[in-house]
Amino acid sequence: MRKTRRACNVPDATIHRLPLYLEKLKLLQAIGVEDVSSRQLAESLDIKASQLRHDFHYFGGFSRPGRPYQVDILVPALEQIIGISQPQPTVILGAGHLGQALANYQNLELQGFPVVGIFDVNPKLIGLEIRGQPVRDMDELELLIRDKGVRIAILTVPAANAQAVTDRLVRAGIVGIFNFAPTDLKVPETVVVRNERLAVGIMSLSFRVKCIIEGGYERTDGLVAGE
Amino acid sequence: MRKTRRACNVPDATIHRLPLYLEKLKLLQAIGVEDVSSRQLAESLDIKASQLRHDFHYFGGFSRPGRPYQVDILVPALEQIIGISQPQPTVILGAGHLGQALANYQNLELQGFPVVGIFDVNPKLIGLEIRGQPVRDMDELELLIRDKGVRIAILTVPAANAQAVTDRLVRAGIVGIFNFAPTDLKVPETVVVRNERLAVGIMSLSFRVKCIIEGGYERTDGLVAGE
DNA sequence: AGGCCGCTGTTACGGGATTCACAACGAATC
DNA sequence: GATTCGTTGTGAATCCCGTAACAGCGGCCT
Repeated sequence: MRKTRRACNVPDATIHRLPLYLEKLKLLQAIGVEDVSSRQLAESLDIKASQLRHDFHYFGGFSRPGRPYQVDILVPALEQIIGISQPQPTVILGAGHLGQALANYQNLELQGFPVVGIFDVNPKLIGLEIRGQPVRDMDELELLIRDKGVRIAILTVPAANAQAVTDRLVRAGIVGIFNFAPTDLKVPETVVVRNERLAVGIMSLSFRVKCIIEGGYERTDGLVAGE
Repeated sequence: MRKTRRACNVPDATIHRLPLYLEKLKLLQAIGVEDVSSRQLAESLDIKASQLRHDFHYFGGFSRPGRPYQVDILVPALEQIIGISQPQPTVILGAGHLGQALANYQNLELQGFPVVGIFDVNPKLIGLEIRGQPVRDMDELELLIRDKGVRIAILTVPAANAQAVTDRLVRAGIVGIFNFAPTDLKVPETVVVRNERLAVGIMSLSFRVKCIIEGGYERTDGLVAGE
């Protein structure tokens, strides 16, 4: 029984789909749907049913064969896989515009990631209340991380400070860093970083836009008039 | 000479790296570096040199063989490929916390995406100044899009309104939508959507964190002590 | 001038992800 | 009860991306 070990070899592509599955399933759960077939679920997400089953297959049986998936089984199973059976407390580093926006983004808490601390170095920001929480001085960082058992940090500091803050987070025991700073972070192997770069996103969008405008729209069906 | 046509068949993975190349190259340019080899550039981005050359190969020669890449040639070439040789004006739909944060995020303008309009339906927000621009009433949407030639929109409205706003954007001639709402958008084939879902990002991070904590840390080198 | 070194462009290969195909199973219907 | 339909689990095949290898070119040093 080393399923946890095995689960870590799951490809990234599959991992990124798990939250989408969970989101849709919660929606179904909310409106009282009990059963859902792989085809139904997959079509609503614009993917192939076989891929969905393949994804689930990494983690073992969520259903007895011959019968559709049961929403009430799938939701907690996925939550357990993702690691949010219990809420995962998080801290935000950097109370600038983006940090404040994220602190206010109630969807995060709703999805199992309550923000338990917001930190900044700017004295003008310290003490400012955001959704009932004060922006804290960095002095309190280590203590709060330890007290609340925080393992995930959201980094919204300027790129110039990102590495220094990261080092401090790592020393404080943070295991996952959600990095919004436009810079690469160096961390030990025991820490995971996920970069979320807005500029990358909008630029790849721009490329596709240019393709559509310049080259006629892209066709996936191989058919186009006049050629 | 159908390079533009061909360029649209470039894999997504390559497209997502182009902004990273451009970013690093601009940094080099800023400090006066003239030449850069594929190895130098690749190493600083933690990828293989062969992959970088492979990526560039989709678009044709940026350099004469035998000599390293010239920063001053590469930067405008990439900008032209991405479609930001001239600034791409954008509009933001939804002036909530996230919309305001993005409007204040000067990096966007720096990277070639100036925000020329911020819109909301909330009368309390309309008129509010953000970085010198008022939040506008939706009435002005179509006119401004046409006047400024806007092709890219950033969507930060609540999920419930996202599709309605999208339909209106499409009718107004928007070609690319950067969607922060946690919902899928239906658009015609001539419009591109890029979903940026924070919840997905933090959940996949959470999964990796769980793996590290539960299963001992993942090893890519096949070596681990005491087993 | 000649040889050596470093660089890019390009092709070939290997591996991973997606898709397909089918076997095994349950339920409902006739 | 048999049969048909719909479902999942799973291994095979296909496709695509990442990597390696090498050919061709330019400059430099001797």
